[in-house]
Amino acid sequence: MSSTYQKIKSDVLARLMEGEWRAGETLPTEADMAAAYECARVTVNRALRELAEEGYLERRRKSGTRVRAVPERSARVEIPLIRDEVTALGATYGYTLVARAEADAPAWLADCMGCAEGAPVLHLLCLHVADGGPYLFEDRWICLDALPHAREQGFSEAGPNEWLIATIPFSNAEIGFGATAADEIRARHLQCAEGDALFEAQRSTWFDGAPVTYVRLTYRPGYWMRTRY
Amino acid sequence: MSSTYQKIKSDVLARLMEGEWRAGETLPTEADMAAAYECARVTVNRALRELAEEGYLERRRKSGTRVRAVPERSARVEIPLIRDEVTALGATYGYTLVARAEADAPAWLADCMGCAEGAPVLHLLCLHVADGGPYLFEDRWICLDALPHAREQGFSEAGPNEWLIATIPFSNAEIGFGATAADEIRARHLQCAEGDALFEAQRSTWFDGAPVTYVRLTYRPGYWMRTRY
DNA sequence: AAGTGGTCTAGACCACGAA
DNA sequence: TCGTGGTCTAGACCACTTA
Repeated sequence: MSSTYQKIKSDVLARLMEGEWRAGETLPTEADMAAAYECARVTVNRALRELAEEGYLERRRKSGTRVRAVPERSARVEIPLIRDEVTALGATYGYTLVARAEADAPAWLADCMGCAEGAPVLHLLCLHVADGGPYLFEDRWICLDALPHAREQGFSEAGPNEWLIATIPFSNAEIGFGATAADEIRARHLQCAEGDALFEAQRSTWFDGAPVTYVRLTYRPGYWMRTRY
Repeated sequence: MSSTYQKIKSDVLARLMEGEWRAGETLPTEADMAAAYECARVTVNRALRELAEEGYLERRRKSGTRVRAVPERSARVEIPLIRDEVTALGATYGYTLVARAEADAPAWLADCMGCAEGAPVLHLLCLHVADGGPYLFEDRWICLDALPHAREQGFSEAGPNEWLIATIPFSNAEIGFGATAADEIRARHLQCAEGDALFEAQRSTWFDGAPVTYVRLTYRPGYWMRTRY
């Protein structure tokens, strides 16, 4: 059986969809709804609070609970491990290290990560493979000031992603999605023509305010990131 | 002042980051933590429940609360009205209707929306403008069986998006993000070369299980969808 | 000043699931 | 079987916001 607060949630949502309360209108107070549903006010509170978090309602002390003029729309995009993403497709996962080099952070990297220009970084190029075909090309930069132990990692058997998650499981990140034209190296590894349109994700990661890693993930031609809301 | 459950949340999160509890380890029971924090068990429950929803913890009856092996990573992507997105950039929003025609649903549309092939649809091409420059090209299909009143809308002054949100504020959608090469018409309206890599979003929307609308949004060259997590 | 949501408490019973 | 989280209650006080 469903719990009381969930019943209230779906009932209120149904009444919203039927148009019982229009955009901008005020719903009954928690106390009134608690009386109507014959339950405690906290139970109504939880139902309405969650509906507000989900973007349907707006709540304010004193003025009450209103229907959002424009329901706040947001989609949740899962950020799985590449290995999990590939195996979830029913494909066999493979990994190849293409290049590994220590370097000084170039200006553009310092700029988008907030680290010092010239700071020591580890630069990796990796190819993730699904059922023998290219899946994702990873261009990874790791701040060696933040993660000196990365020097001791070969990253020849598993991607840096998995090591990073094990090493710093809690971090903040900024992520961007866009389109990019394949350059020579990505065209070669992703087996497409130079200039082809490819889906790309860029992620900068910080731990405790300090820059840790920057990655540019370029997906194989035809890749679509999908979700529901 | 911060509330008790929020203090507990940030304290537990800090202890997780310090490594007090490693991945897979079990945290104290709610009752124990309530005693330690000198508060009611419900208060601890709310803190831990929210941390679980945010992907840090896993909770199971009887076996307790554990630290997720791999913190569940997901990013929330806002889906604003185009008008709001543009004005949020500090730019002036503009809109042009490029084409408007009634048609029978082609097979590919029927396929990705789940409507009948040949069902009556309204097909719109629109250009959204920011500060006089192209921002987004909208290729919109509206199911006239679901929304017959769309016939009476000219969509010459405002985009179909705004009318749709006012008409069916509650709906389910499936959304995909990817890269596409500019074809002739999009190259012309987005002022780029044919074949240029463009960021594209496709969204299918249902109301009460029935297909309502399908849209393909192609953004101007260089557009990036950004978020944090 | 007063109304509304935000949070907390102490206690209770239940549902799930591991042993 | 029985320990753990999931939920509910009745009552309380507080914080914010509008009037």
